[in-house]
Amino acid sequence: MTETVKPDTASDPGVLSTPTTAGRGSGRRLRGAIAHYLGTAIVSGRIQPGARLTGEVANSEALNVSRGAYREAVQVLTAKGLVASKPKDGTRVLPRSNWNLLDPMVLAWAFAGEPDPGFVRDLFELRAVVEPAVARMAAERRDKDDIRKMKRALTGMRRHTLATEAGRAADREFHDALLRAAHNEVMMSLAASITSAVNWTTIYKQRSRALPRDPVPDHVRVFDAIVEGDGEKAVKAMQTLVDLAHEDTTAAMEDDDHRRI
Amino acid sequence: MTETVKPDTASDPGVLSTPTTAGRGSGRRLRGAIAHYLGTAIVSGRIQPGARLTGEVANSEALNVSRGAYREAVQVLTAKGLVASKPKDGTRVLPRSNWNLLDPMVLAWAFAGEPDPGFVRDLFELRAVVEPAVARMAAERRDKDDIRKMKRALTGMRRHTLATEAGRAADREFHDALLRAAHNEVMMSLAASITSAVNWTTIYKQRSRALPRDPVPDHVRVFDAIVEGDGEKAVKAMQTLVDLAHEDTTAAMEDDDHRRI
DNA sequence: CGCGGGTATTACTCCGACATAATCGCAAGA
DNA sequence: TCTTGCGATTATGTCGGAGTAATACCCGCG
Repeated sequence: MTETVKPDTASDPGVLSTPTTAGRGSGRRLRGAIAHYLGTAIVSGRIQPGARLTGEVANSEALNVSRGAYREAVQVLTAKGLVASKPKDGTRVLPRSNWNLLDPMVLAWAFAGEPDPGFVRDLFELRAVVEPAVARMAAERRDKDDIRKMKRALTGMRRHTLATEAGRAADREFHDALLRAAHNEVMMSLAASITSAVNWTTIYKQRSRALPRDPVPDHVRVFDAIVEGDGEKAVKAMQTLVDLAHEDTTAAMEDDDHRRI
Repeated sequence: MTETVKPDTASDPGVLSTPTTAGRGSGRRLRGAIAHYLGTAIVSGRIQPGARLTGEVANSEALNVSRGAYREAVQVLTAKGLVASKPKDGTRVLPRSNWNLLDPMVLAWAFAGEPDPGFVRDLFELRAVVEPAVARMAAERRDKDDIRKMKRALTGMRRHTLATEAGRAADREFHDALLRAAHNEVMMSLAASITSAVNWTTIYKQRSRALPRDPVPDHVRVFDAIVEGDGEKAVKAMQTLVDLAHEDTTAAMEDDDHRRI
């Protein structure tokens, strides 16, 4: 009799079920979990550039998923420049220079494990270049609405601290409003990625210990400069803000290393 | 006789066959052609944010492709933040703020039709911020090998002009070598996107008329400053280079508008 | 008027087969 | 011996259909 039986997914959920980071909790679909699994494996260096992924059939069987779902996950990685597929040659990990490091999801994968210190340094160098420039543009182009949004985010940051999720949300809101105030779509897209990364580092800082410094005054200085329309002042204020954030993150990472040893 | 007959793809190749831009000429697979078709339709504004794509079954039938290939194409768009899919709600185009504007493929789609002047302006503002900073880093960190590569690219630019493909390749080589000299992975990833965009604008410039200005001297000034290790000088030289490129592109676009009218 | 459950619609996952394209080895020829 | 081309191999690519799961929408109930 043609009994339609589901393949025994119960036998081995495999690597796709770790509930915290991977797995498909909260709307994330199966292909998303597969992409996350492969993505972290590649970004973390567990699968090195040039290496070949095992064939679609074998790999999809190993993960207990259909070939179609597996292929869709690989398409996602391909779209982000992590891998490339050719008939007969298989699916190979591309050199790092091809990776879309600013893709929010790639950043998430990079911060899923222990982030590479060099990578964090590079990221902050980019922030140090871009964010002050954005602050200047915001100071020159902001309108009433921009200022209102930033103000509301600031009060939110004051009420809750960065230790709470609400506080971090307010922090993101502030940066987001600042970006919109610059009125440059490309900058916004770039900064959205940076914001994503900043969010990860913020979590990282909190993980090791309570943040010793109150970040609100620094944000206020940037805000004031933008309200005044003083571009130079905004640049300076933002530079110090990024520098301080960098110091805090570095300190947190060293502290984290310490307690690990 | 079980004669294996191909489904009549000959009847209607549909929109996937325009040979110049879309279509799968040169290794591009079917799903690539679909992604290109949908991507340009979205980026060009023919399908507006919030709009719903017709269902998978209907759309894949309309394009004469299987659902699997169509779905894989949609995954690519999803990975670049252009669309999002939910059961019952369908696949909807996301607001522009979610788009990954710096993704090389998205940039290609944006320049496939007539590029939006505002978008080009935003792009050059980003270049004006990032590239001088990269030039400074390159001046401070370059090694012998970096200089050698840049020198070779420069001679290539001198030999062929920007009118030839070889010349444009040399131009890309120069910028690429400069980026590597900065020794910052994230900057490289970002700049790879920018380079891609620059390439499109360069083609655009060439399309309308011969470039009136010889770009080599500007590049040489940047090169000299980097060789000397003079960061400030490199910043200044790169700023003027970007500014001139912006002027040329704007002029070309206006010229192009003129002859269209 | 608000609210909870049923329903219809849509994407999601699975399966199995066949098509296509690169690569490698072998053989024929210079 | 070296080169060239052809065919076998093996990977990804494409296809069609069937069944599952999730959710927006509507309708009836309180």
